[in-house]
Amino acid sequence: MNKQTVTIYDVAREAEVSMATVSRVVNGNTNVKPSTREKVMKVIEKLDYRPNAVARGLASRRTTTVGVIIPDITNLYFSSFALGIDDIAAMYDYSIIMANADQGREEKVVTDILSRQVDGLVYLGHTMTDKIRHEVERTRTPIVLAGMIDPEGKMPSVHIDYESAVAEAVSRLFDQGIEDVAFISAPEYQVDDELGRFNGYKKALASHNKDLDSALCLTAENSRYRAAEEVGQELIDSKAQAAMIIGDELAAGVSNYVQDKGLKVPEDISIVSSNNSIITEIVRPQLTTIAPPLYDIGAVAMRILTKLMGDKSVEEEVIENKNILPYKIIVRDSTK
Amino acid sequence: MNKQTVTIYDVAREAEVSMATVSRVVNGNTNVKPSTREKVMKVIEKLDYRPNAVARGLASRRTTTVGVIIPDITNLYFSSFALGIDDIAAMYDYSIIMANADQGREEKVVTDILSRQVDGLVYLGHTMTDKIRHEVERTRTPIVLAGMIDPEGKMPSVHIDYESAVAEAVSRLFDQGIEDVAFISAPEYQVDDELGRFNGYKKALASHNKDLDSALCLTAENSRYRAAEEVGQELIDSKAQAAMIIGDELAAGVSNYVQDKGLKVPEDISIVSSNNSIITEIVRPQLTTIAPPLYDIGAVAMRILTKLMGDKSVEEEVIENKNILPYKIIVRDSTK
DNA sequence: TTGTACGCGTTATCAC
DNA sequence: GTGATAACGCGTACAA
Repeated sequence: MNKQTVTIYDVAREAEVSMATVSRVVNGNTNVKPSTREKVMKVIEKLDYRPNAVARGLASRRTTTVGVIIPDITNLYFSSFALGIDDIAAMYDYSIIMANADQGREEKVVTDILSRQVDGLVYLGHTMTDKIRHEVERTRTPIVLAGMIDPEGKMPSVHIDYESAVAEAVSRLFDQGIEDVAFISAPEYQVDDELGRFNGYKKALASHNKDLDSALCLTAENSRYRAAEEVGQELIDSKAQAAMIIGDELAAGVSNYVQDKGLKVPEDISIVSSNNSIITEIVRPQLTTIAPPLYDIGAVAMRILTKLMGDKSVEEEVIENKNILPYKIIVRDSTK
Repeated sequence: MNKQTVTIYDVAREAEVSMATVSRVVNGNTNVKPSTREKVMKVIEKLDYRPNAVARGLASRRTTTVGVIIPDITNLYFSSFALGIDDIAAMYDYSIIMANADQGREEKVVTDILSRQVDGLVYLGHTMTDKIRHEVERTRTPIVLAGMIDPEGKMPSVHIDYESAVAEAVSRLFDQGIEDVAFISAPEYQVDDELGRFNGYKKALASHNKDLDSALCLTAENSRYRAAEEVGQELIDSKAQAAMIIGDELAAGVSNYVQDKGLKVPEDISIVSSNNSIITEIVRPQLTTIAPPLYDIGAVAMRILTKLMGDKSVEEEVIENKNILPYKIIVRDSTK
């Protein structure tokens, strides 16, 4: 297991300087005479020396590593966030420890990642439990939520106003004369989150003087394509002539299902999706959808995190607690 | 920036034992009297002590962290690998440092990740440059390639026999009486990789006494959905009545494009895709496709890596250099 | 501009 | 079973 062999000390000896000087050279400290800097650089080259980031992390108490908690990498919704996070992180020379936090493993995952002394955390989960909150606060690790908002309003977050987005999309259906619009999603989206999707649905109902009809709130097992069958049938059996569906895979699945059953989209049933991933363009008819700037949400979250982690140059900057990015609604062929 | 405050030393003092004993307790060493173990545990609980993984990594020279190099997180092909890797890694309590290595940044990314003293590496790239090879060998870090094979045969790898898979899929088209089958892919798949897709195409041609026609080898800019337009038109303009397409997004794009242009799939053009991601089921007609066990490839790669990293329990086990997993071919409606 | 010496929090090697 | 004590490789006052 002898991996790294050449240390800063070896370089110092070979270059006939102290390790402090080598350290200065490596870290770009200006207080080094150009000639010695060059001498050290040559030895570094010759010995093929690479700084040990672990030792560096221990000594400096900064690991230049951020943790990313993600519920499902294979879900385009989340991986688009991740790409934005990764790009900005790379730009600032941070590495990313990424952990897939499926089905309630979030707490273990967070604890573990914190023990690795990450400088910051981007959290893409659905729920923020008290335990997680406590862990994060205990270690005083900066955290930014992406794609959700802290119910307690303490943690900074980046999100879009899904409430307005859904309200707008659903209202548009009502305004077309559609009487009954179903709301279809996995269980985790059928709650009263701040700026949440379900709230938007209820808001649209209210503004059109309609009551919430639980028969029109359809719950899919999860947000994946295959979960659409059961809920698709429920949609057909309902009186709805349109559906607001959370999750592109689910929406595509429902659209395909109802068409396989002989219905026409949008003539018989209009469908609106929520994330504008490439799936909404692949499926036919192409889906009208809310278009959140997923990549940007990730990128902005990471950018805020770098500030929180104290790139001292920006210490004076004001950091908003809730960063709400603009969304669009893209009308395609799945609605009239 | 004072994050972690309570150390192993604090626990030792409070429990009136030495830090060595605390370390033993934390690491489950059996050589400790049950009563003192209990005493220490209580203090750990009381002080809410968490081991510092960075210090541990420095002292033990093991970080229980593996690096994953991935060309594009938002590509379902790769993220499916990643999920398999992550699941097995979690099982063995390894954390994952994941780096998106787009457009030739692989070398920087690998160098950086190695400086973080990862215990192993899973490499999902397309190309293994000499520089990367050198970096990895210099640090003696175990590595496993997933979804590719080391051209030099030195590094262990997990893959499927895409050559046979493509050959089988294309031969099937020929056997149906189709005269001309196009091969469509991004540039990186139009090379002579071992067990490579392009080789499979040529193999099928050869076994049916056909010559390679460069007019039938169509190159898309990349593997994404939107890259399909141009190449889709080229397909229409060619004499091909079928296409073997590498990448599900690209295949879906081509399928949609030719249909938008008035052609019928499979009546006018048959289409075969390569990865069996959910996209092949979303698009209509559903795509006939090669079905590689993506998740399993990632999982097996990670499992092999754990052995290479020396879980001593398996030190005697023989490790294959090339691990070829079985594939399937799933026939759907995009072929006759 | 450069060097000395201590500290970061843990593991590991000895003794006892 | 337990406890000193020396690494691990580097950053960083503080001195010079």
